[in-house]
Amino acid sequence: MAKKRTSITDIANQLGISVSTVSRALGGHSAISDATTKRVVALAKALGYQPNNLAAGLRRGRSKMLGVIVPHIDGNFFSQVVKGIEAAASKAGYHVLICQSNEDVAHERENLETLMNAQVEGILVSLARTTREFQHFEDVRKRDVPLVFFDRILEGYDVSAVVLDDRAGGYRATRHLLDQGYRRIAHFGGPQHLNIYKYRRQGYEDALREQNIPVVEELTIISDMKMEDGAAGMKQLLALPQPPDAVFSASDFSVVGALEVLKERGVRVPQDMGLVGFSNELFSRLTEPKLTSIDQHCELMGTAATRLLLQIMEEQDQHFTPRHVVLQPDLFVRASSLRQAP
Amino acid sequence: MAKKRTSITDIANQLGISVSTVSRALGGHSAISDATTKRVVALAKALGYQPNNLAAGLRRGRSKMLGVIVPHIDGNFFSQVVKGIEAAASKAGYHVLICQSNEDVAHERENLETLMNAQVEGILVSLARTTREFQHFEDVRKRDVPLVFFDRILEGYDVSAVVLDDRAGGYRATRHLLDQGYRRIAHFGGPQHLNIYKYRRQGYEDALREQNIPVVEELTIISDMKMEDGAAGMKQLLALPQPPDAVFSASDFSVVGALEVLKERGVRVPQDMGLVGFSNELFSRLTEPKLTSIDQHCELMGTAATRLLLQIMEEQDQHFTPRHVVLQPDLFVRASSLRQAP
DNA sequence: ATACCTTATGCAAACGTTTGCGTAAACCGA
DNA sequence: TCGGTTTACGCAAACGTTTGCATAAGGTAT
Repeated sequence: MAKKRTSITDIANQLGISVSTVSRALGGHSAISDATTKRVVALAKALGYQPNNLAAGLRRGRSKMLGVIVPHIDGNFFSQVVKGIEAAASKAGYHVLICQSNEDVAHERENLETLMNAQVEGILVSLARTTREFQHFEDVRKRDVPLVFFDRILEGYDVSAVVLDDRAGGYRATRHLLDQGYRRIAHFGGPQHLNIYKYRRQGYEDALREQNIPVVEELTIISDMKMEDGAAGMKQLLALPQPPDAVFSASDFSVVGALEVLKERGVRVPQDMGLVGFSNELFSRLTEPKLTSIDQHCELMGTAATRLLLQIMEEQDQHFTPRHVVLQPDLFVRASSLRQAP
Repeated sequence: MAKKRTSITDIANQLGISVSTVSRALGGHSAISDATTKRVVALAKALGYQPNNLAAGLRRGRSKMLGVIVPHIDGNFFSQVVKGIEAAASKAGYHVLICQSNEDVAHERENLETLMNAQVEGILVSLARTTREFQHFEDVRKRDVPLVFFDRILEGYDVSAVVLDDRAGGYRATRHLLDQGYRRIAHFGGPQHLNIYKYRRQGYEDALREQNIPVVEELTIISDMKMEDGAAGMKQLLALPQPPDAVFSASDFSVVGALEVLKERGVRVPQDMGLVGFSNELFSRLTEPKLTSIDQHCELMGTAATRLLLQIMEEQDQHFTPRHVVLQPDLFVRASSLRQAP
C-alpha cells in the first residue's frame, strides 16, 4: 500500500488556498506575496513534497529528458562520452535516458521508438556498426525531435553532428611516423562505410602522398579492429615479401594484438617496427613499450554534443541547416613510435 | 513551430469513436471488436501515432522508469554494470535514468531528489566514496520507493543489495599466492569504511591465518588505490628491512603502479615478487607480465541488481526484510603470480 | 412479449501540474 | 467620491492517458 505522495493540492487544502497559488509560490512567481510564499514553502518542506515531473512535463509539453543511443555503453570511449553527456545535461536541468543498440540497426530503430514514447526533447546518437540507411532517423525528424549525431555518422546524410577530425588524426599519426624516419608504413582500418575509419585512412594516405610515398594496396588491412584482427593483420604483413617498418592503426586494440605477435617473433618495437594507435585507451600507457596514440577527447565530445543539441532545441524555429562541430585530436607520443631521440 | 503530435484523441475523432475505445483497442483489450481494433491500429500507424508515456505514467501512477546512481559512469567496472542494468531493465520494459554522484555525497543526495521527482519506480545505487551516513536513503524509503544497492554498500545499514563475495575474493587471491610458495605477502587496501575493501582485506588476513602466517601491520597499506598510490606503496614496501615477496592488491590500478616501480628497480615479477590484483580490468591482460586478477562479473552484477529491484517492486506489500544476492568472484591466473609451473 | 445476459462502446473522472483570464481588495491621485 | 492602477489570488481548462461505470444493441431463453 504505497503511501500517497503529497501533492500540490494537499498543500493548497491544508493552507486553505488554491492550487494555482501554491504552484506559483513554489515556482517563485512574482505575483505572490512574500507571506504566502513563505507559508507554502514551509509546509512543502514539512510534508516532504516532491514535484511530479511527469505531470509538469505533460502540462508543459516539456519532459526535460534527453535520449542517448550508443552502440554499447561499456568500453572506454562511449562510457566517457556518456559521462560528458550526463554532466552537461544535468547541468542544464535535463535527465538522460540511455539506450544501447548493441551495434544492431534493428535495436537502434526500437530505441528511437521508445525514446520518442518517453517524450524526450532531443536525441543524441552514435550509429550502430550495421546501420547503412537512415529511414528511421527521417521518421524522427518528421516528428520534429531534434537530433544530434556524434562520432559515428552516416556518409551522405546531412545532419547536425559532433565529430572528431579523423582525417587530421590519421594525418598526424602518419606524419609523426614519417618524421621518425619510417618509410614503409602500413595501415589497419575499420569498416569503410563508417566515417571515422574512412577519414582516418584518408589522413594516412594524404600524409604519404605529401611525401611522395606511394600508397600500396597490400599495406592496408581492413578488419573489425579487435585484438585478434590486429594479430592476424600483423602476421599477414610480416609474410609480405617486403614487410612494412611501421603501422598506423585506426584502433588501439588491434595494435595490442599486433604487438603480441611482434614480441613472439622477436621484432623490436620501435626499432624494427613503429606503432601508432588510435583512441588513447587507458591501456596504451600500460603496454611494453607504451603506445603512441591519438586522443579523441571523449568526454569533451559528449559535452559538446549535448550543448549543440540544447542549442538546436532552443531555436526549434529554423533547424533547416544542420550544424557541425569538429573536434581536433591530439597525438600522444610514447615509446612505440620513438625511433629517434625526441 | 513544433507539429502537434497525433494523440489518441485525433484517432478517435477521425474515426468517429470515443477515446476510451481507441485506448482499449491499442491496449489489446478484449471487449473491443476485431473490426474496430483493426481500424484503430491501421489509422494509428498511418498517422504515425506515438503513445505519450508521460500521460500514461501520470494516470497509472507508474512511470516505467528506474533510477541509477553510480559514482561515475566511465571506467571498466561501472560502465559494465550499467550495461547489465540497461539490458535487464529494457527487457522488462523499463527505461533507465542515470546519475553520477562523482564520489560526492552531496551530489548523491541531489541525485536522489531528482530521481524521485522524475517519478522513478525504483532506484539502484552504488555509494559514493564519501558517503558515511544514510539519512538521505531513509528519506527515500519513507516515500516507499524501492531501493537496491550494489557493490558498494554501507556497513551496518540493512538494505537489499547485490554484492560480490569480496572476502572470498581476497581469500582466493591470497591463497593462490600462498600456493605458489610466497610467504611474506603484503596487501594494498582501499578506504576501510567501504564494505568491498574491508572484506577483501579480511579475506587476505583469513588466508594468512589459516596457514599460521602472522598478519604484520606494516605490510598492509591503505590508500585510494590509484596508480600513483600503488607506486608509492611499493616504494614504501621495498624500503622495509624485510620487504614482502608478493602483494595482493584490492585494485588492478595500484598493481600497475607497483609494477612500474618494480621494473625500474629491477625486481623480477613473478620470481622475486608475485602480484595479484582485483577487478580483472581490461588492461590486466596487456601488461608485461600479465596480471593475475579477481573477476567481479560486472555485467552480471548489473542484471542481478535490476532483477532484484524489479522483484521487490512487484511485492511492494511486504518489503520489510531486505534481500541479498552474493556473487562469487573468479580468479584469473596469469603470469604475474606464477612462480611455479601450473 | 418479457426478462436477462452478452457484447461493444461511450461518458466522465482522475492523475498532478501549469497558466490565461478574471476579479476582489487596496491604494492612489484628483 | 470616483475612475484607474496595482497587488494578490482563485477559477477552470488543458496536457494525453486510463478505467469504473453506465448503456445501447443484439441475442437468447422463457
